[in-house]
Amino acid sequence: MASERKATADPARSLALLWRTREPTSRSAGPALSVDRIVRAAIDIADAEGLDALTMRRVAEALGVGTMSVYTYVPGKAELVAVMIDTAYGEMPRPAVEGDWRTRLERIARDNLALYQRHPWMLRAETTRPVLGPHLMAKYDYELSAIVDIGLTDVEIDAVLTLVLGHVKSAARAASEVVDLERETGMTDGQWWQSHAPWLETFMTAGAYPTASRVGTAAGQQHAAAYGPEYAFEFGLQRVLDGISVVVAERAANR
Amino acid sequence: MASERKATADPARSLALLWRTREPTSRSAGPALSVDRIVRAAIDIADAEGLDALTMRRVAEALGVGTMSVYTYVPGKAELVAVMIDTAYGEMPRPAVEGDWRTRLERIARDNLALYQRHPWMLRAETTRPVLGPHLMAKYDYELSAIVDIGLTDVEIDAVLTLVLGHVKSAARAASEVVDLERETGMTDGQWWQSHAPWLETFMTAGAYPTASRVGTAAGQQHAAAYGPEYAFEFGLQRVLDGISVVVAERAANR
DNA sequence: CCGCGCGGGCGTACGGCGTACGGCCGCGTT
DNA sequence: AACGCGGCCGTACGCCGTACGCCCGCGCGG
Repeated sequence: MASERKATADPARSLALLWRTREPTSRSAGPALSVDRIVRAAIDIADAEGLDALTMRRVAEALGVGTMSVYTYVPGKAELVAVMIDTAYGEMPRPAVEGDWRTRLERIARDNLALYQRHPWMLRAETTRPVLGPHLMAKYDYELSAIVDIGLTDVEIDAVLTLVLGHVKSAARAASEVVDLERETGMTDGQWWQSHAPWLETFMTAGAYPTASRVGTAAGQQHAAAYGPEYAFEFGLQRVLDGISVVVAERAANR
Repeated sequence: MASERKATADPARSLALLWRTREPTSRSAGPALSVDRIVRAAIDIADAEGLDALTMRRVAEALGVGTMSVYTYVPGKAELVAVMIDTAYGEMPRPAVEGDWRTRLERIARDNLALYQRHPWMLRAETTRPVLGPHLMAKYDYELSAIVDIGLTDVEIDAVLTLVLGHVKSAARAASEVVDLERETGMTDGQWWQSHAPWLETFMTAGAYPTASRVGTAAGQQHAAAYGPEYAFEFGLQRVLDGISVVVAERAANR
């Protein structure tokens, strides 16, 4: 299937799945399975053990059914992952917007970070095109409407949101890598560096990378303090918001 | 192997591979294979057909050897990918830095974007921890030294670079998705939307997502103009640089 | 009241992946 | 002349996604 591709086939089928177009079964006792039960089981597995542990056999096993039964409800793994993603977006909070635009945008960034922390597999699954499900649409609509009134063009508004969400994803990915490397190797971040450092020093002739060594050491100590990724998130977010402020102010002045 | 994990095993072995610690073979006629030949073949395959097409069998075939022969030089696929990544970093230009810091940082961003465009598979391979090879070290050192003197702390310098490179990667990923979806489906971006739009309209009751529809349409037209991703890259980059300027100026004022 | 169609459920099997393991073969050394 | 070792690789195993076709039991038309 080529590592979580999605919707390569019939768009109608994929979209219908996302938007849950289904005539309610007229059968007396409803079927044992459903798209929702499958998606829920799949998300639980991915949350607990990562995307690599998510196999069709595993999902079926968790539901106590045969492997191929899953395919009655879902055309393939790629489509299942797409529904998982849209479902995850659906659980995000969408409180009434308040505060100035910067406060709102910052809030959106933090909510997205929290989502990725709850579902780290999303960071590896969201390759290719957006999912176009109802929950993603709702999220996009919600987030856009928090910043539509800041005086930029529609195209710029979209670019602003893309920029902020891109930063969140980058930072979330960095943070997540630390976590799942710990799970996979059983070593903490510090232990990992300690096991590699002596070998690295063997190869690097002294003074070969002066700036990298100095800055890397400083950043590494920060990192070891167990909040390295959070620092990168915060620092970057403030820089991004500052940068957006500059255009917003410019536009306000020129009006 | 769990989708391109790397260096789960012996750090010594992995690092030795990256840094090419090898006694030159005393044999008369050197061996047919070498790490470099393998890596070159692998990069060619990944460049041409994507990461999914990169299999050990395929690499061996391209070199005209048996599959398992590759394992004489490389402990596994994860390590091969790690060496591919470090090798790719090695081919980046590192001209003498010139201009002010903003010019330099912008140049770095563009060079990184070009790298990702030449080797889109890197965008999907660089999960987990950095590779710690000589070329990545050289790159990190080079890029840091372009901005060490802007008046920020070492930790902040690192965060600045991380922020900029993160943005580049986000934008590159977005651009790359368009390209390889076209390859996989045989449809252009416009065709893809046209095939999905009627179905989407069926599901979305009119006016359900007003802001998303309006802004999405505007952004989509931009997108259709075939330089959507580039716009996002440029817009975001300028915002990020503006944001960095703010701290730099603050620091300069307080000194 | 009967039988039949149909849809949910699933056993089996196929092709492809990464790679463990053990053997073969020819060279450089002793 | 014998040996050992490094390069090479055929075979096989366990995993994956999923195509295909069968079975079974329910609800409905006659």
